[in-house]
Amino acid sequence: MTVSHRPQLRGEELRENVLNTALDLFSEKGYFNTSIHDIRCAAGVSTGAIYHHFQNKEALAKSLYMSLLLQMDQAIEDACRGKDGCMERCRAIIEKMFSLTLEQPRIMQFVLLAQHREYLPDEPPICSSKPFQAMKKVVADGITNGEVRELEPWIAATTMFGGALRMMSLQLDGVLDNPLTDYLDEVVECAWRGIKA
Amino acid sequence: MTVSHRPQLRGEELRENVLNTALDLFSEKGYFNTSIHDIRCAAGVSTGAIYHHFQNKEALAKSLYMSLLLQMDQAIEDACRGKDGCMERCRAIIEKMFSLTLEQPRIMQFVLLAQHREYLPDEPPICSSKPFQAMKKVVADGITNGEVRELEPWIAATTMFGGALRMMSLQLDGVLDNPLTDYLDEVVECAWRGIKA
DNA sequence: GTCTATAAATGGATAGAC
DNA sequence: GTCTATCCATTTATAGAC
Repeated sequence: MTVSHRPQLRGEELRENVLNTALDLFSEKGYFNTSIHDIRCAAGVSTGAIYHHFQNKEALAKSLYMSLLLQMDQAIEDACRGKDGCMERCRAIIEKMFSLTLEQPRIMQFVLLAQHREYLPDEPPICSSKPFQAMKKVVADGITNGEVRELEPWIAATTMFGGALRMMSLQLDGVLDNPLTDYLDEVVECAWRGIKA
Repeated sequence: MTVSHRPQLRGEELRENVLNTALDLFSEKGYFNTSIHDIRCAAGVSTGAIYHHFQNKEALAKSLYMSLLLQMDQAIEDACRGKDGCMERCRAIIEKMFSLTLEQPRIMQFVLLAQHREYLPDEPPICSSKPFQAMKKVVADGITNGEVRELEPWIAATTMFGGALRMMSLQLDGVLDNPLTDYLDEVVECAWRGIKA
């Protein structure tokens, strides 16, 4: 889909093409079921070109992971911009994540569900990554200003976002009857009831 | 830990030993980072013995996965036995899963967090496995008898258990200050507020 | 900067002795 | 039923031409 016919890209464009192709294959088959050879073929480039842009397979995956975490972090920041109050922000974050799950399922599959520590052993767990910390902070601020009950911060965050994250998994596993966004209002309402003051 | 010194087991005992060792290694390093050779060495048995009991590496993993799903399913059934009402049952399930996470982290790591479809391509997603269906049913029954609001069934289930499952991930990732069971009451209280009638 | 060809190693699986 | 030895395919990564 992203890669249709390949007009023999070079340089930075080739690099981006490799990353896009790797995301396709990693999210579809997993990191370990995807060989450099697979990426080579699907991207229409040579082995040498890949190894010119990335030190090795792990570095390629790390580069991809970092760039997607950054994208998610920015998406969250954008979603919160202009929103006032904890509930409004939480709702905006979940809405954004739901629509991303529908529009860019490969990204969410790769970022949320993959077990990165298996192939990026030096990376911290996903829960301490920037986007997840940002979500936690939104809820913690809600506690500070009295919108949210005085809960243990982790509990408050997992109550607010745990259900939504599982709904995203269900969507990616294809078990939901309707598109994820149809469930937005009810998901947010349920989660908010759990933590509101 | 499970495998300390090996009194040269045979037959069914050897088979169990291989499964236990595989669970250790799979949950610690992941399926793809664990070779048959690794299992061979750690279990103190020969390659031939492994291939006598299991058709191949995938069949070994599948056997392990099935047995652990069954264990979890029985644990949930046990937890619910004698409990009356949706809330009591949900609480018992979460309590059981929390204590299992502390006592048998390798099991929960392997069952909950691993991406089985990467190496068991024919298995259905975890959300349609028996233990997860059982959790969903407990909540659905709560809707039927009026304890729980009239919510979309998936939303009700993910609201009730989504936060708890994420807390389990946090425990397994080692980011919590206190043992998981310390958070039980508050986690259940928050989730229940989200769905109660 | 990109290519082809190939080196080097790993790992799943089998054969055949005991 | 278990063992050792080994085969063979796959895959990561490099060398060197263009």
